[in-house]
Amino acid sequence: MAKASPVTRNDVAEYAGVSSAVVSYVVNDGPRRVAPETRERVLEAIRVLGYRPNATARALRMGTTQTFGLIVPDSGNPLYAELARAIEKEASARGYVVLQTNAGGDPTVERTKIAELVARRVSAIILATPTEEPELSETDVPVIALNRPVTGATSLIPEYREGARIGVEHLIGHGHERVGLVMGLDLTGWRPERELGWRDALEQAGLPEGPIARGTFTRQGGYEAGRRLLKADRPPAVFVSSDLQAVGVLRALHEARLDVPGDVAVLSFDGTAESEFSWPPLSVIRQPIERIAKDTVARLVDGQTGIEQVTYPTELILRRSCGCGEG
Amino acid sequence: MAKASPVTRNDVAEYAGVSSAVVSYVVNDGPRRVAPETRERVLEAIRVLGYRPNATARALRMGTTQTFGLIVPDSGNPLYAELARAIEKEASARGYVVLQTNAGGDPTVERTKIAELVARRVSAIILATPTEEPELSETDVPVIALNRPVTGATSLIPEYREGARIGVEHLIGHGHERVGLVMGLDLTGWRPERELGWRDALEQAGLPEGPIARGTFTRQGGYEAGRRLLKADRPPAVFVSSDLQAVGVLRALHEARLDVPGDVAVLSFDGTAESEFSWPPLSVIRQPIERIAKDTVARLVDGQTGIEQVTYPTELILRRSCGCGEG
DNA sequence: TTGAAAGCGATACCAA
DNA sequence: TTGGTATCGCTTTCAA
Repeated sequence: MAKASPVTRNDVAEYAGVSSAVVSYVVNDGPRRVAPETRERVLEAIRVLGYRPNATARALRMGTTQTFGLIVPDSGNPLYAELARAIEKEASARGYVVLQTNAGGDPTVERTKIAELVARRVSAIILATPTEEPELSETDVPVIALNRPVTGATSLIPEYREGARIGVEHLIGHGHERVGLVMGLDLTGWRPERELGWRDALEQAGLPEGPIARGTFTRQGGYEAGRRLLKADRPPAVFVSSDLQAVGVLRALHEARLDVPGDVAVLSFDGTAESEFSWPPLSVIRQPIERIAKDTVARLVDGQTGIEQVTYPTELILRRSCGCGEG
Repeated sequence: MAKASPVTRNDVAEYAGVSSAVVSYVVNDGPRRVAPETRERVLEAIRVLGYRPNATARALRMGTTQTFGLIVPDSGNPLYAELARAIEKEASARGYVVLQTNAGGDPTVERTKIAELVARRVSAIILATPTEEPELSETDVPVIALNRPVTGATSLIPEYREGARIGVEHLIGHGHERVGLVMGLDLTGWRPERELGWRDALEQAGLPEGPIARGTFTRQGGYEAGRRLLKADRPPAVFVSSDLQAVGVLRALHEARLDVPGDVAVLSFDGTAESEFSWPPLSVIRQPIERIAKDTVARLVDGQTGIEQVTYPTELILRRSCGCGEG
C-alpha cells in the first residue's frame, strides 16, 4: 500500500528518472511543455507512488492558500449554518476550502479569530458577525462583510429596512390596525434596521406603533419576548425580527391557546428552512443567502475587492402564519 | 499603518538587530533561552512591525497544520450544524482550526473531499458521513469516524439501536399497542440500527410491527412519509428516526387536524435544538453530540489514534409530543 | 546567549 | 524539452 503523505515530488522525479521541475510541469500543466512520453512516465510514477502534492508547500511558495476564513457568531444557528453551507458550496466549486470559526458574539474572540486566520494566511476573510467594527487595519487580507457595513471592507447587505417595511405592510394589508414587534437586542446600532422598516410601514399607514418586546436572537429569546407581548396589550399581528425568535413566539402563542393567524398573525425575517415547517408555516421576508454567498465567493476569487457597499432585495414569502396560504 | 502579511521574521530580526533564530526563540519560548533584554527588543520589534508568524511556513517545516478536516453530508442540516459547532468549539480551545466540507451524500464527492483534505495536510480527518466505506487506504492521516463503524479508523458511535429501543419502549409504556415507524431511506446497511431498536422494543412487548413509512432524512421526507402513514392504517404512536423528519411528520399531523399526542404520540431520534421548539415540543432520544465532539478532539490532539470502536449512551428527553410534559 | 545554516516541498526562472 | 537551483518563511541543530 502506498503511503501518501511522505511521498514528495522528488520521489516521483527519481522514480520517473526526470528532474523535479518536470514533475511540476506535468502536475500543473505548465509553465513549460513536456514531451508526451516523459509526461506519461511521470504520470505513471505519480500513480504508482500515490503522490499528492503538498498544498502546504505550495501555499508557502505561491503565497496563497486558496482558503477562505469564515467568521460567524454561531454556526449552530440555522441562519448561519445555511449561510456557511452556501459559501462552502460556492467555494468548493472554485477550488477553495473554508475555515469556519465561531466568534460567539464576543468582539474579543472575534479579534482573536481574525488574527488566527490572518496568521494562517487565508486568501480572504468573510465576516458575518454583527459585532462592532473589527480591527482590520493591521491586515491586508481582503475582507468581505456580510449583513452590515464595515469601513475598509466590501459589504454585501440584505435590504433589512425595506424588507421589514414590505413585510409589515403586508400584515397591515390583512386589515390589522396594530402590529407588534419582537426584536433582537440592539447591540450594534445596525440591526435596528428591521425595526426602522417596521416603523416606516406603520407611519406610512398612519398607524400607531404597536407594542415592542425585545429578546436575544434565539428561540428562547423569542419565546420570552412573545410571552411578554401577550401579557401586555396583545396585538392582532406581530412582526418578528428573525425566524428563530418567531419559532419561540409561536410556542408562546400555542401555550396560550391562541390561534395563528386567527388570534395573532405572525411574519418574520430570514426565511430559513425551519420556518417552512413550523406550525403554522411562517410567512417570511427571505434573505437571498445563496445569492450573497455566490457573489461573495465570486468577488473574492475574481479579486474584485474594491471597497463598496452592495444591497440585496429580499423576498416576501407568504405562508399560513400571516393569514395567507392554504389555511 | 503596518502591513501584516509581508512582514517576515527576518524583518523583525533585522529591526531588533538579532538573528532570525533568536526571533524564533522568543516567539516560541524556546528551544533556547534568550536574554531578557534581547527578548524585550524582539518583542518591541514585533509590536512595531506588526509581525505575525506565517502559519503556512511553520506547517511546512513542522509537518503539522494544526487543522482538522471535517466532512459532513450537509452542514445545513441542524444535526450536523450542531455537531460542527461543537467540534469547532473544542478544536478552537486546543489551538486547532477546522476545515469544514460537505459531501452531499455522494460517495464520489466524499472521496474527492478526502483527497483534498489529505493534500492540504490536515492533522486529522473527522468523518461524519453515512456513505459506504470510504477510501482511506492511500493515506496515513488519522481518521475518526462518527456515527458508524469504519474499518481502519476509530469510530465513536451513539447507541442507535438501544436508544431507539428505549424510546419505543417509552411510547409503549403510554399504553399504545401499535407504534409506527418513520425511517430514513436505507442506504448504508448501518442506519437501520434505529429500525432494529424499534423492532426490539416491539418484540419485547409482544406487539406486532406497526406500519412503516420511509423517506429522505429531511423535513420534507418526513412530511411525505407522515402523510403516507396516515392514509394507511393510522397508528396511535410513531417513532421517527430523526428530528428533521419528525418536524415534517408533525406538519402532516397538523394538516390532518390530528392532535399530538392525543391522536398520535410522536417521539424522535437526535435531540437537536429545533425539536425543543416544535409544536408540540418533541420528546426525543438525544445523541450526546457535545461529548462525542469533545472526545473526538481529545483523541486526535492527544494522539490516541488506536483503532477502536466506542459507543455512547443516548438520553431520553420527555416533552409534550409523547404524552408527557406539561400538557 | 546568539548566529549560521540546513532543510520542509513546491515553483519557476535561467541555462543547457 | 529538460535540469539545476534560488526562494517562500520558519524551526532547530550545531558552533561560536
